[in-house]
Amino acid sequence: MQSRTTETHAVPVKRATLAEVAEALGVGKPTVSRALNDYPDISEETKRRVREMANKLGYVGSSRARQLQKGAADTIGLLVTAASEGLQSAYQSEFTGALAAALDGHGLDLLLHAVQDPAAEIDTYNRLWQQGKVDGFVLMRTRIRDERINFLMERGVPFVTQGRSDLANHHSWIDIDSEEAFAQGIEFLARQGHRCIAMISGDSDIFSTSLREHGYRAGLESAGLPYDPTLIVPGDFSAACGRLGLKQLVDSASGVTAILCANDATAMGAISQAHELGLSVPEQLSVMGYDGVRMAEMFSPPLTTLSHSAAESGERIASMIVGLVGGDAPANHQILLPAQIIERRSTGPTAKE
Amino acid sequence: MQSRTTETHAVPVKRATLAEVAEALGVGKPTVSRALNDYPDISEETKRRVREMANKLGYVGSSRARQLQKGAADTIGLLVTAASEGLQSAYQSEFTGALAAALDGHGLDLLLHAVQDPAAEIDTYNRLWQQGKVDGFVLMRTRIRDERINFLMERGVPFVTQGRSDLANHHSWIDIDSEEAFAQGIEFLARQGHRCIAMISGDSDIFSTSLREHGYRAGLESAGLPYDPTLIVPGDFSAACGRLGLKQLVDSASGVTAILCANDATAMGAISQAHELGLSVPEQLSVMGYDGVRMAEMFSPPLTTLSHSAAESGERIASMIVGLVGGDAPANHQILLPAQIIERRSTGPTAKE
DNA sequence: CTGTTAGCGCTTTCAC
DNA sequence: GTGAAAGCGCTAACAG
Repeated sequence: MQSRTTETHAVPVKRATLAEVAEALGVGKPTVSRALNDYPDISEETKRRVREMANKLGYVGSSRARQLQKGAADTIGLLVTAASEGLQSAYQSEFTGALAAALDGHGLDLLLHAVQDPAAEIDTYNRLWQQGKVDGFVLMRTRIRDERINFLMERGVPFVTQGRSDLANHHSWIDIDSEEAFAQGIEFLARQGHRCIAMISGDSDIFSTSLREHGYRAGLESAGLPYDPTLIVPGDFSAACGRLGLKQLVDSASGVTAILCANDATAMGAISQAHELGLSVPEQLSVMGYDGVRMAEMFSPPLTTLSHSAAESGERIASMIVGLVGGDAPANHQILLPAQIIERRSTGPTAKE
Repeated sequence: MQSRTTETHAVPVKRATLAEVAEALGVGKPTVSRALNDYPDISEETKRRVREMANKLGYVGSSRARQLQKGAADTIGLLVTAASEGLQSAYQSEFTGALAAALDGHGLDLLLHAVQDPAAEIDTYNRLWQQGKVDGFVLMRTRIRDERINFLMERGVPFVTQGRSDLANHHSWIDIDSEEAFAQGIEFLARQGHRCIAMISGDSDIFSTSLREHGYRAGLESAGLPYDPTLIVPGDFSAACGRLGLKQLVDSASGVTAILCANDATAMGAISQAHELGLSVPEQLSVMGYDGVRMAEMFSPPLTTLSHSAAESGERIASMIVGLVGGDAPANHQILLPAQIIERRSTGPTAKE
């Protein structure tokens, strides 16, 4: 710890105001306002002069005043949970970055809030909205009977979810067709000769979890493989549950030769545990992930995964929320995107024993 | 892609205003305002009644109006670069989450902005500040001759950096003593018998990079090992550079048996490449990281790393920025935190050949 | 202790 | 095409 004193404390520079620009030009405030906002009823000549002066004075309009008048904050809120662990998963953080970038393209800023106490979650949505700090929300990881969705829908707050929900017909969402993806993942594994394929699943309260499990089952069926519910081990999208899940699967001596995980983090955890138990991947065990986070490529071995683009999701969501805030009907913005399998080296035919 | 029409379009609920609460109570607006803000010159009885009514009407003050009047946004800005790749590293995203959580504890929100075009970076700081959307900034990854710092200091904008800078005496910062940490890392490796230890470094324009390199050198010295500058291979904190760096080191047949990487991502990349080249870690090669991201524990093998707490950094920075916005002198807020080595399984004595 | 009067900086009628 | 007046919802002065 260090501490010193200095006099280099710069003097805050006063911000130029609209009135000052108007004064300097000898015109009225409305003229400046409309010129800067490019209204059609201002002469080109005037616009030019105004812009010049604004520039010269380093004028940047106060969004506070503008917000108060216009009623818009030009900001979208994103709440993440389990704050103490940072932005939960790698995918979430990639998505967050992509979303921020995409929103910027629409002139919107992103307000990121870490929810500490789950009980205060709804309150926070309420506060942010009531305070007028945000014009709408993006929700991640939709849950089964997600109270956030009910709450926001009830008050007509614009929002789009990343992931469908029970009420999917009535709100805007974007989602990856994980059901289809998981089915394809299983078929892929089956084509490599695997006959006993397990799944380490996600939190049971997350909406997409059941979709992924359905996909798993559908894949098994279309590959002509039997479905054994005990081969679905519960998890929570963490690497830790991948470790646990794998151990459990191995201990139960179920004869599993391949595992499809709910996401990449879980897959990495599973692989790490496999190594620890002396199982080599993919020679003795194939492991496949989901999401296609960047780290997956660098893992040992590089992870085969069902990939989808965080950047595209971010872009799409940004456009959707812009539309919603602009008054579009929520149900007109619903998009299902495909995932695609990226084969790397964590999967392969099982070595003959 | 799907699209439907529905009539479940809820009617936006009008927000209650201060005036309405005052009216309902038959008192003046200032009374309500002061009661809600817990001013001492309002009777307890009145406060109680006001709070009750505010609650009943679901009143939440408009932060827009408040901001305009008070001149504060109760929001701190954080700009991240290379947006398209999401929040750059795992550490950055952990830190961001921790910061958001900590700020919340002080009643501040976090505005996250993804900088797309590096040339527009300063403009964005300027805009956010001038617009009054934020009361201050947190800067990550300070650079050598960091123009952001000059810019913000010149106009007296409150900010704290995560990482020191050339101007460290004159602004607020928090930093990890990475120099010391790297020195200890080297000594640790030396104690395990390594005589030829390389380093895969970070971007040369990042301020802490040279600190880490100094630490590397200092560690070598105190371990009585020769310093060979060619054993420092340049990188950029990515996993990709870890792969490249490792390959280069191996190709050069320099006899390296251990590598200290600028961060965990680079270490993971290096290990992944090592496996690809058929080198086993740690039997044939030890690799150590820096940061102690959560993923490090799940890697194969689990990563030995110089760890520090993103949560603590977040907490500290939040307190610091609160102080600064409150008028504290920047130089009174400078904190150097230690890192500590966490031994896992990516390091060990080199196997005899 | 509480109410009245102003005004933060902008945008929006509505005259000219 | 442009300017004057009003007001978004709040809080800081000042009276009372």
